[in-house]
Amino acid sequence: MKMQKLEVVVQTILVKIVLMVMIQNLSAGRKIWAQLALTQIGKVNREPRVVVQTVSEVDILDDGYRWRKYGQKVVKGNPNPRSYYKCTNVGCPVRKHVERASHDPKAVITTYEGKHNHDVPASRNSCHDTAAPLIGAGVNTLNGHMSVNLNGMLRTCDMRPVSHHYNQSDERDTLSLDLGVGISPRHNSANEKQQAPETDQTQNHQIHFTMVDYNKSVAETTSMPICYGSSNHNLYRSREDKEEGFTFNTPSINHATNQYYPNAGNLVMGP
DNA sequence: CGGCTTTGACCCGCGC
DNA sequence: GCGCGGGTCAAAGCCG
Repeated sequence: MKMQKLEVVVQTILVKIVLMVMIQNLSAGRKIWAQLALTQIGKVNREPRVVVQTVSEVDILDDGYRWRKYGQKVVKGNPNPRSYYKCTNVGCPVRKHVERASHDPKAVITTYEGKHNHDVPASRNSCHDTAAPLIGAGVNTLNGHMSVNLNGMLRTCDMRPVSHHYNQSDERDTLSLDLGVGISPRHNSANEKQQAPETDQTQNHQIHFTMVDYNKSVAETTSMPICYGSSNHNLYRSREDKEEGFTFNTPSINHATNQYYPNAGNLVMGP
């Protein structure tokens, strides 16, 4: 148990380091792949889109907001269906679609469109709620700057044009990117039924951030070690370091039954 | 019974 | 104008 705790602490520290590096890179004008693809270029009235690619065993990645699926479609060039979701908050225009990359079944591509006009639902952002997103996630447009908000660590930097598409648009357009890892209460409660194995189990899991330096045409991939366990019948490790805010525990694979917990490896970034 | 997913139909933009 | 493909709608069904 002590070894596991130590491992958890070490991994948490590693996560912090990785996130700090990410912020540094953002400050340097680099672009997260969380590809800030402004696909609305040429279509003046379309909302900006943010494309986030994550590596996850599951399709449904939670960003703290509630989504309702309204469609699913197989798109050309990808055998994996694309799912369409709307934010369930009344009047909120945000939509997203989620698909698995054809070239990599573990790569989940989430495209956000629009901007939330409300906060994360209260039940999801409470520190006492184990289902709360551990780091707020969001992408917003804000005064020509990119800001990265990681549980209180806020850093704002100038947003350089990051692509040819972006160059064509108004460069004063701004993006802010909140990176986050979320855990869905719905899935959590569902998971409790297919409870985790009885034995304590701590495993490593990787979240990949691929960062693209458009100046150098170089892509960098950051692997983010996370751990999760099921000790004490609790799928989430208690947030001993909640003041510091970085835990990436999520329920995940039940190797005993080869069953995936639906929210395993959650990494979500959203508007 | 309410909320959600599924899924076929429909709409619309775009390229030829 | 037509066909294709992506996106959305809405009825039906499922589930807690």
